[in-house]
Amino acid sequence: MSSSDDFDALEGASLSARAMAARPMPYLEGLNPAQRDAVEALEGPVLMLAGAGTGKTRALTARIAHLLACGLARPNEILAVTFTNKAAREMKERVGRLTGGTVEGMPWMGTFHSISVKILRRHAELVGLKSNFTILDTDDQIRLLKQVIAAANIDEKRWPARQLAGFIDHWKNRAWGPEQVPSSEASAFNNMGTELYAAYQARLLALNACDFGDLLLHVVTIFQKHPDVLEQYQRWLRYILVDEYQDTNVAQYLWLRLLAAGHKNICCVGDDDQSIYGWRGAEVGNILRFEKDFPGAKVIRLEQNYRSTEHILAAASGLISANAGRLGKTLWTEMTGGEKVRLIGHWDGEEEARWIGEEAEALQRGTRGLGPFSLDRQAILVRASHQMRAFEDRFLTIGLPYRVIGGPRFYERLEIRDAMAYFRLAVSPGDDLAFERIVNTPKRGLGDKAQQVIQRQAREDGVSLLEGARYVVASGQIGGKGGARLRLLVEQIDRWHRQVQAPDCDHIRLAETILDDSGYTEMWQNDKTPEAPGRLENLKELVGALNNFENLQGFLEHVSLIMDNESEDAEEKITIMTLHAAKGLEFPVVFLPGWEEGFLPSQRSMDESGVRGLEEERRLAYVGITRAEEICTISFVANRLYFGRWQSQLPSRFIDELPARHVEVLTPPGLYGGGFGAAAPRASAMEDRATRADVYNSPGWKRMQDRVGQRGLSQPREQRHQVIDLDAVSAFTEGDRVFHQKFGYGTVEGIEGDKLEVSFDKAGVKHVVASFVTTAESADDIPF
DNA sequence: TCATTACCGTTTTTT
DNA sequence: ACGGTAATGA
Repeated sequence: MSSSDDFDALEGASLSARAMAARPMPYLEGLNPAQRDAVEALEGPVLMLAGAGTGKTRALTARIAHLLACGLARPNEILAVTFTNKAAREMKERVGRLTGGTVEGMPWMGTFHSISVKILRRHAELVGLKSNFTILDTDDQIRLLKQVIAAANIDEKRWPARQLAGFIDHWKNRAWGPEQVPSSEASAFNNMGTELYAAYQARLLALNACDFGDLLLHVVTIFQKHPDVLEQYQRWLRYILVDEYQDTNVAQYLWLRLLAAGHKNICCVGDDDQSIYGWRGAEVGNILRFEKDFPGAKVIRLEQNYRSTEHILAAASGLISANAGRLGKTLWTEMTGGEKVRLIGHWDGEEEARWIGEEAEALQRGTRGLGPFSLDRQAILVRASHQMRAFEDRFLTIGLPYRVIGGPRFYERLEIRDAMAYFRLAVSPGDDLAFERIVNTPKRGLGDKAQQVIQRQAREDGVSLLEGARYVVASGQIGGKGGARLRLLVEQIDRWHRQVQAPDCDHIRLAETILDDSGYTEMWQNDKTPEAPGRLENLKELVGALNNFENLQGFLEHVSLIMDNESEDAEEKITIMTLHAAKGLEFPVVFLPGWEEGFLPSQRSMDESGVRGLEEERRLAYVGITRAEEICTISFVANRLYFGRWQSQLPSRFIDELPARHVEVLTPPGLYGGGFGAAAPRASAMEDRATRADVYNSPGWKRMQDRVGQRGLSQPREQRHQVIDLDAVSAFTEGDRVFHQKFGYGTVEGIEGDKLEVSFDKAGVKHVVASFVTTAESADDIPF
């Protein structure tokens, strides 16, 4: 920002703003007029419509700093809500930087869920819970639902628990308790949905447990039924800020509206064009009707984009303009020039992955006048995670380092949940779900039969499973090895429980003891699958995380909401992730593969939600393009292997919605002047003629269509000069047993340059770079 | 009780 | 194609 901009901003600002600018408020520096408006309009309802890359987080954090600096609110009187822990953490950091570190005292900055937990623990009894209730993860939830379904004598095969979980989730997102589910939903789940929902809720209360949806729902219920409690929070939380408002569901909306009803000092930040979570209950309607909900609301548009080049921005704007019913923003940028959005078609997915891999390397090297861009600054954004495999396979064979974002979160991993179940039992031995989870993990010879005996006993006596097991052991109902092992487990749990309660308990030490004594660590040590070492690593990390907590109880309370898996490692890598995961991020170089009908406007989305679905898909495409700062490359493919079937694909309709003058059509490799692999020269004559981005008529596309049916459009493979890592190659000979990080164990079948052809036990035959495998350590890996 | 085999479904994902 | 789950047999 230049100083003249600052001056302009001041000219247009209110007197009070000018007066305040005289005081040291460093956080106001460099804000544009709209941002400054958003920061300074502290009283009353404000809707901040912040387009992609317009500095919304900056405005939001500055606003908090301003609230504090003006003395309007103390740190504990500001409620700042985000959706993810990551966003909350970032906000804390940035506010801390702006204010010089008073964030410790901002207890109400967090996710909807973490703040709800805080409230709910305080008033649990109002909804029939005790304040030490447990929070179930998705896995526990499913297992509980299975029990509920079984108890109702319903065939779990025809009516799977996952599906019921889906309905219940959907209802909870709309803030419907079992009694409030409208009759129009009565047919759900074989007409049993509502009934099972009620049964499930009853079970949760009996277990003194909550699922994620309950956290919000219970708080809303408390607010609605206990005006005195609500009033207390309304008085306390005098200023409310909400990030990503377009992603709120009905329950969250009610939660906010109730809290804001008194003072109406609520500032919601969002972008209707980036609403991509409709499928999990987000209501774009919440943002669209903000002005009706809060009459006199001030609407502020942040429209200056600081992220992308003019071409990228224009392409994105052109695309999104096809959506109806937008609040409407006109993004603009001061950045002129730069690369147009690049468009390229390929024969099939393999070629697409190959081209992107080589292009990424070319950009990394900075050849041909673009870049250089380190791999850390490049990303591949896909619609669905199964698209990632093609890239992973390709990058593994050429040895291009990549990182996949997404996949199971740390605390969702098998080993973490198992370990947590052990800890939960040590803290509260009556935790039946935890008991169930680990009775036979590691294998103790306690199968279905034995577990049924324990269940029956516990139910008869009306006690927990642990007590049931204790009796079963004492009365000798389970004999032999299983019985002995069960007895040991019961004794161990007793001992751990005693140790937890000891005042001088070293909880880290205890956690290690639990994992060792139970045989859990040993179980993974003896496991020969490729994941085992990673799992042991994760367990270590889990124990390490205990350092941040006073005791096991405190740890358990927070871990399910807070644990995040951000293991940063130093190596420079290209990022592969879904479009959904990319929201809020930015990269200098972005690849957007798979822009094909039925794929990017996902067929399923359109089938299920019609035009609404299509528009959400379009927003997803918009989010994708707007992640790019400098280079944005869209690609599509003529033939795709999808669930084992070859499909011929049409380019996405979104491609034709891009404004042509901001798009450059690249030439697919192998069609023109092949021989340079990735560095396919642009056909400059064609470039000039590419005044429309109409790919159906682009020469490359036509040529490809002509070849449909002609199998094996042969590509010049691997024609670039290769640097062969002789050391890596000479370490192997045919027949060697090797281990690969991703594919596991295998046998070397052939050697070509620095590439090995390896027949993996599980993954089949793959070509991999020699430096990516290690010699399998011991002979007992060889299955003879 | 555990290991093997048949079958099914398959977008996106946070808490 | 593939991976996870459920029935089947040792």
